[in-house]
Amino acid sequence: MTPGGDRAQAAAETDETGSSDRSLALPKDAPGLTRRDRARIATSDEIKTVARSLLAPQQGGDLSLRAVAREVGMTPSAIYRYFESRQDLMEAVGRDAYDSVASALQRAMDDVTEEEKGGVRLAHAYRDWCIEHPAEFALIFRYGGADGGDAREDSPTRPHVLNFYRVPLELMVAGIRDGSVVAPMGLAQPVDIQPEMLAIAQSVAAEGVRPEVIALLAGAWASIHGFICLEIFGHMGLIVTDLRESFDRHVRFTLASIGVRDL
Amino acid sequence: MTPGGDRAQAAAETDETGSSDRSLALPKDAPGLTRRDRARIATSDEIKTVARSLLAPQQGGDLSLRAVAREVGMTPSAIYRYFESRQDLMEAVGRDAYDSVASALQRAMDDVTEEEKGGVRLAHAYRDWCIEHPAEFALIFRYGGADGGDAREDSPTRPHVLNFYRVPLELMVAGIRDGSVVAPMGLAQPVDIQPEMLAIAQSVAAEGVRPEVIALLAGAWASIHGFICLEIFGHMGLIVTDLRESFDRHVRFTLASIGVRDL
DNA sequence: CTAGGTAAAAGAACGCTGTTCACTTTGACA
DNA sequence: TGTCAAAGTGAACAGCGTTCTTTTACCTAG
Repeated sequence: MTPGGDRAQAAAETDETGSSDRSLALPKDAPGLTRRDRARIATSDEIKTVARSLLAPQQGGDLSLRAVAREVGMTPSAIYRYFESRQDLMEAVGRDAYDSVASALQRAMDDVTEEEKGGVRLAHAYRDWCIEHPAEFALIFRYGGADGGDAREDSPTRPHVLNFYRVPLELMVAGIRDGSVVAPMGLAQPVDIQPEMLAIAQSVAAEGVRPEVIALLAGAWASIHGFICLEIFGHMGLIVTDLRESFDRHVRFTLASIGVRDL
Repeated sequence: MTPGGDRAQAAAETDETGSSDRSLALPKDAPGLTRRDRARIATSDEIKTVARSLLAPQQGGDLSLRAVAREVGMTPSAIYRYFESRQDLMEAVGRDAYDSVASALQRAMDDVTEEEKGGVRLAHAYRDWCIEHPAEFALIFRYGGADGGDAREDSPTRPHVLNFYRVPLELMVAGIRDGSVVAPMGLAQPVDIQPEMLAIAQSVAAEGVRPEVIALLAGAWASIHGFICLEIFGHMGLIVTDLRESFDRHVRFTLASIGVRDL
């Protein structure tokens, strides 16, 4: 039997606090699980938590399995009871990171005021997360199948990625509904959208979302994401002085160009 | 005396062909250099060439110094006569990569036809390079000071990065000159640009470039770069089906929004 | 309450890595 | 031709991911 059976735990636990408490707290509220199962999940979580705290932010989110084992207080080989390999562990941490950023975005959306409009706030929440979690950012948005951001067809990470993109899509749909988004459809010719993504759009808006809107939104997201990438790589800092201010303008400019009104 | 004195060789050798010929060709046309100096440069170049060919594209552009030594036919310790450390070697390869992409962009600009406009062509040339050089892309655009894309204040990589951004800036200046770019200045408030970048703008256009234009261009570049990043990470493929077509539209949309006319 | 079975963990080992250091070879120049 | 620095070797060290064998701990059944 292969290890790593902890993959089924779906998206979006609160996260963000976990690193303070590592007391191996067994979850008391687990109905169908034996004592041993709960211990296993607790250990697995602890390994992931330690691993996340040990991600080398300046090494592209790299991770030493032996260092994790030392910190947890196990021998390196014991880790293999919980994860098939170092890469498997990194992917697990990557999935948690996707859930972490997704819930950060969701939290930002849960309390939007009237003054600060949704799109701008979402973009800033995204940037804040990226800056505050440089190692996880590197892990998730690094090129290569060996990393934590793997979104290939059969990858267990894939649903976490898709779930992450659900948040901006929901916002866009809401904006179209209440009329605060008027997409400039003159420019958008028909586009082919992946069925998997269309399904998510369907689940977000029962009436569905027009493919051109999804493409437009993807472009805007790319624009915002690109700024953050260049900022974190240090390139944007070569050009402008006030990064936060420049980002804010970039976001407003981008959103306005896809038809988001009133900032 | 520290090794690695090969840093002074500035930007933009042709590249792109080098990997085929590794015959340790001593450059005959080197006036002030002794035979030994030329041999050293040739060896250093060979090491870099081999290193580039051995960059692990699926490991975030990682590199094994011992593997390089094996391939070159030296002992690992001999490499240290030429590069202070593995990281130093990676940074040297990173500088070459910046020069490689810069010259690829420059080449694309050297033969622009009337049908295919400059900005669109530049963007596609950039995307093509990124897709064709995944390992170098990962090396250069990866987060973290330990990598090849280091652009910090004192880094020797910095001028190569700045030189790279000179190409799109020159195109923008030319576009403004001949009237094919009419930046929507209503949206662009005054922005603070880094003096280093302003100096480059000055060298490109004697009359200088208005800060808002640089900021606008930076935003457009971020938008284009962001699409490529998301494509290479595999995220964009989760959304749209035809990546090249979608990129083309994204580029045209972005360029139009910053005031580039006629596509 | 003891015995058996199974999961968890330990510990040693293998081949790899980057790096250092003492040593030998090589090649240019006086 | 002898000298001296540069180039290159080879051994060593600590750390790495991974595998295998062995021991420990616990749950369950008789």
